[in-house]
Amino acid sequence: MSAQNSAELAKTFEPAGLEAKWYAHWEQNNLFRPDRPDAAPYTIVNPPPNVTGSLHIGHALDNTLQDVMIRYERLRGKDALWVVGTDHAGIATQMVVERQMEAQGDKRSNYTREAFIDKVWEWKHESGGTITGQLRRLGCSMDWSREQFTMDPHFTKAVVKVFVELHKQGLIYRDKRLVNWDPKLKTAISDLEVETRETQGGFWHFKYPLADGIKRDDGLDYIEVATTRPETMLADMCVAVHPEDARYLSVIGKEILQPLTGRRFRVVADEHADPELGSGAVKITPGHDFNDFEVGKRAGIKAGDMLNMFDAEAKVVQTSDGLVPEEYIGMDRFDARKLVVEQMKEAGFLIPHVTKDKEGNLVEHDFEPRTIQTPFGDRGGVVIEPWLTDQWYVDAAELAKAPMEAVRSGAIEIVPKTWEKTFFNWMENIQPWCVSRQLWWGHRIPAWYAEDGSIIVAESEEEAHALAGNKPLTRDNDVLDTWFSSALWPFATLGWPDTDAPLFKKHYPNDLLVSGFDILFFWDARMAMQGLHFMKEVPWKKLYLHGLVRAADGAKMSKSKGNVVDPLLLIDKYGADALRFFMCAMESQGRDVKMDERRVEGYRNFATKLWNAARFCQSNGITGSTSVSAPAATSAVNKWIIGEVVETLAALDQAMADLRFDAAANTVYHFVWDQFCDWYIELVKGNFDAETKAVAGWVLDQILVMLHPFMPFVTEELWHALSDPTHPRDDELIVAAWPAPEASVDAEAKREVEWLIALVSALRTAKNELGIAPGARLEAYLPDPSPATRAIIDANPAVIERLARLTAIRFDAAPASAAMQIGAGDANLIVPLEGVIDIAAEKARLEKALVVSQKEAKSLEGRLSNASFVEKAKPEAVEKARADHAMHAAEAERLAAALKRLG
RNA sequence: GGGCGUAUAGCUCAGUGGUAGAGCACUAUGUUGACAUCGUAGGGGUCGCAAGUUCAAUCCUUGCUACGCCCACCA
Repeated sequence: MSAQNSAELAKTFEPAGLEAKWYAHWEQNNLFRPDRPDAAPYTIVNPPPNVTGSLHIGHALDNTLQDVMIRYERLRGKDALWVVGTDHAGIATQMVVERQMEAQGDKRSNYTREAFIDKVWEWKHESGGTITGQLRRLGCSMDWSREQFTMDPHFTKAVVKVFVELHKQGLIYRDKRLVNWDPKLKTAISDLEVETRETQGGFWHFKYPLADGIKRDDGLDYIEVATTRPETMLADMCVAVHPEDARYLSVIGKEILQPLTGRRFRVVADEHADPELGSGAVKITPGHDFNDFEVGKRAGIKAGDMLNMFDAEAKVVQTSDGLVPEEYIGMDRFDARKLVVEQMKEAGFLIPHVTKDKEGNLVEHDFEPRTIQTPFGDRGGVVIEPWLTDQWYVDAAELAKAPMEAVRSGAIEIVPKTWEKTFFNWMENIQPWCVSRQLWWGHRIPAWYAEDGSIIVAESEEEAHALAGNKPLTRDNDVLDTWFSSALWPFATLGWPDTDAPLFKKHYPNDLLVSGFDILFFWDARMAMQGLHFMKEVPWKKLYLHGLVRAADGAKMSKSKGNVVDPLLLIDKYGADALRFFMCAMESQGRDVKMDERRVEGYRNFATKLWNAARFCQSNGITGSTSVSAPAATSAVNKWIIGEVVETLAALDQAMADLRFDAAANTVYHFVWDQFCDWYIELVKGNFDAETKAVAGWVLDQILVMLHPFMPFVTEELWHALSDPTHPRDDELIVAAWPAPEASVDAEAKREVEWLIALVSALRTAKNELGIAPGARLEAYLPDPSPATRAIIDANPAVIERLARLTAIRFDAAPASAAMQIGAGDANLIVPLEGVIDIAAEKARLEKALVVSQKEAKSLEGRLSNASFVEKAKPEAVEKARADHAMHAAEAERLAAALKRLG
């Protein structure tokens, strides 16, 4: 793995070719995880993308941040491990394969379970994992040699073990209760997979007649009930009224004779019924509504006795009491709703909703229009049906205790901290987690049923048989929620349950987890639960949550809106480095990233700028340094730039420690462009002595290392291009050493260079404002300079001549003639311009500056003359005000004197 | 109903208890031993509104307005 070449750099930076070249080189030479057995570990596990997935812009953000951290820590010498792999994504993958079958006129039911699963594996091997290639294009330096899949045999082993252990501990149990049922996918889903959306619906009012001629106190022979779901009437089991509602006291316990079904059921008292709402009476369908389920249980109805009127596809089936009219059987739930309303209306039990039209006439409607919060399945996209089934549940409330404590104690640090409240709020109110799914693709639940109904949970079929005493057993048909397995990612990928696995011993707990806040509950919280429960240690020390990448207009990107931005197209256009830098620069904590292609373009330009600076250095015989510590420097410019590296490095390290990706990126950006390119190179141009070459080469190297985590490709290319053929680099940049300048800021050199910069800038501004050609060579006078200023001038003739474009600075009195006045530090240079400038223009310029200085001075004077400011303000603040005042006052005086000279 | 976030230059965003910065866009310009994917100079903001705390508030507190997100059983 020798350095590739040090050929002359091309005129323009072309990302595409070198990205492919360097990625392959890194991967082939195992540079993503070099052998560092004695180094301290640094570990991040990548959120496993769905095996069916492709790289979207959110992945680009998430993975860039992780790669920046991994590359940074690798450069700092750590044994940096970035675990990568894909998720089997139960529902998503099964859907993909089924859709593919449909396209070929085939379907899942044509296969046995085993044959279908084989088909899915076949699909996975052929088409799965597109995204892993795309992550490579982004430059992600994961440990591909240990690529994982959540259905790898060792991973499955971990999943089974966790299930069995939790069951033994009573933390997983089977229960019959209402579950969120997706009638399209025909599976249960968890609360988190339900998305509540607003839909336009209706609110229907019906009369429920009292049976046997019973009448209420007010003489009415019916109770009014209202519902948004009339079809559930077919499985109603009672009507609830508030126990203290005077209107209904006399009918509590009496029977209703329900129309349509002829079912008889009681009026029950339950505090769930709110007397303020509608009629105060509510129909109860315990088998198809979460609230009603609870009311039903309180009314003494057992879960097993609750009437069910739907099959798995939410088509109407006969209830156990046989009272659903024949015409409903097999009907879709929404058609059933229409028919119920129609029949109730015909029978005179519909209470119309009355409104007034424009003329004030009363108009009758079947229902009152309403906006309804409707639950949808996030995968299937259809309305969820609460359905009474047997499912496996995890006691999430118990498992949530340790993670909450870990966050409270700081064992897990959530960054940014604002998410803690959300985390606690969810964890404190957590519900049992339904983990069984009625799918084929996934981890099959390790539970077996005997004919007598007993349940055996075991790690294998043999063990189950042994436990059952050789009774005939049938295995549970269901698989586990995908998130159940991905919750084990931080340790199952490292070899657990083999607790002696070296990787596991060294890399658990992980150091950092980076994830979008959208999966905080789905994944992060569950990793914390399983990690703490089984390892007794946090899965990661820090949890960094970032936002969403939004479209340019701030809208959420979605396929249906057609506003998705493909990160791969951005990479094609601007290069991976530019996209990565954009993601970092825009990633300030606690805010979404808005897509701004112009900005990506700007960072591509930045890469070009660096490229050209390196090319210029190269053409002047500058080569890479072989030393991490700064070379010895005698000239002020060289001392200054070394000091700037020291300061930049400190700011960068701080930003990285704080996980401030934006600050980190901007720090390097401004150093490269504003300091190194704009000033250092300009200052040393034409004077490439041995010291300057050494310093420039060293600074350029530090730039490449500091920038490498953000822009790995262009920096690696330049690193090699600048390699000295006689002293080749020891290593690729990806495994180079993080800067350790062992130098400090030289205050005197800094003052000197800043004076020169101020002089050059002031001259440029003045020339520009007076319309003098920028290239004009002028002579300046500086009578009685301070010794320090004079020393600077004497030491930098080349800069004065070339950058300031002054033929000379004379220290005697200026001739009495038209001149412009240039301020730099404490010095006021007089540049005679007989016949060149318009004196009025120069006067106007000086007057403008004078007004500014006077205004500043006056404002500060006002503050300083305020007794309470001088008494109460911090001494530093007073001191600074005094210094600023002196400076502005002197400036004003200087300008006034200059004006006076002009007459 | 509860929780959170955001409101700063035309746009996208940083930032600080001592009256503001970047990138892009805009205007003028093109002398420079790399770079027009560039250089140089410049214009542009009562830091959402109101009150309070303070010697001092864009920054702290409270209220309000607007937008966004998450959670929640109103039949």
